[in-house]
Amino acid sequence: MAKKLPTKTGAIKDGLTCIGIATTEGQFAAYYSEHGLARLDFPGAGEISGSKNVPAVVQAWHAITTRAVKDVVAGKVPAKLPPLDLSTGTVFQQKVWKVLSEIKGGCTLSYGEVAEAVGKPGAARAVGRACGANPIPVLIPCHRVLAANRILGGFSGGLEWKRKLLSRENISVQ
DNA sequence: GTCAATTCTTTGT
DNA sequence: ACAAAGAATTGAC
Repeated sequence: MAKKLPTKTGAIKDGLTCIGIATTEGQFAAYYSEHGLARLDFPGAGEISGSKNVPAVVQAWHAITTRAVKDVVAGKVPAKLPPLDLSTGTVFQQKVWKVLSEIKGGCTLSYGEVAEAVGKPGAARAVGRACGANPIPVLIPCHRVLAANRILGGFSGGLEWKRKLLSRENISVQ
């Protein structure tokens, strides 16, 4: 439903710089704000508008982002990540995202584990919602979060991606 | 296999 | 502002 932009505090402002990232799997879309990488979309999610005036800072971030995305697509763990602008989410979501970003390569967590990590055991469902609201998939390894019995849950960019990325890391799921 | 419980976000009145 | 329904789950019968 194409409504309108929310009236939340610190919502995404106009003026995001969007740049495409070419990978072996397609072209990702990176959106940068004044604070850092604000959003990352899967190929096919949207078309890249012309990015003419790109600040030097954003170019530097984009270089890091490109390398990180390529690493993840190749099944590696990115050594460095650009600054992430997570001001679009609530405190709880930011907490969840931080936990996700701490997941080590080849390791998987369950929604319940993440819930406990943020101090709210039993909030597995809420964690799932927070993951779905994750604006930066791949870089924030939300694909490494599975359900309780290592069952594949859902994924914003499509389950195909989640399964593919997990398979790249030698992680088997039902 | 099916049902109930728990927490956070979003939308409508 | 308040209230109700939904969601990428979990655990028990």
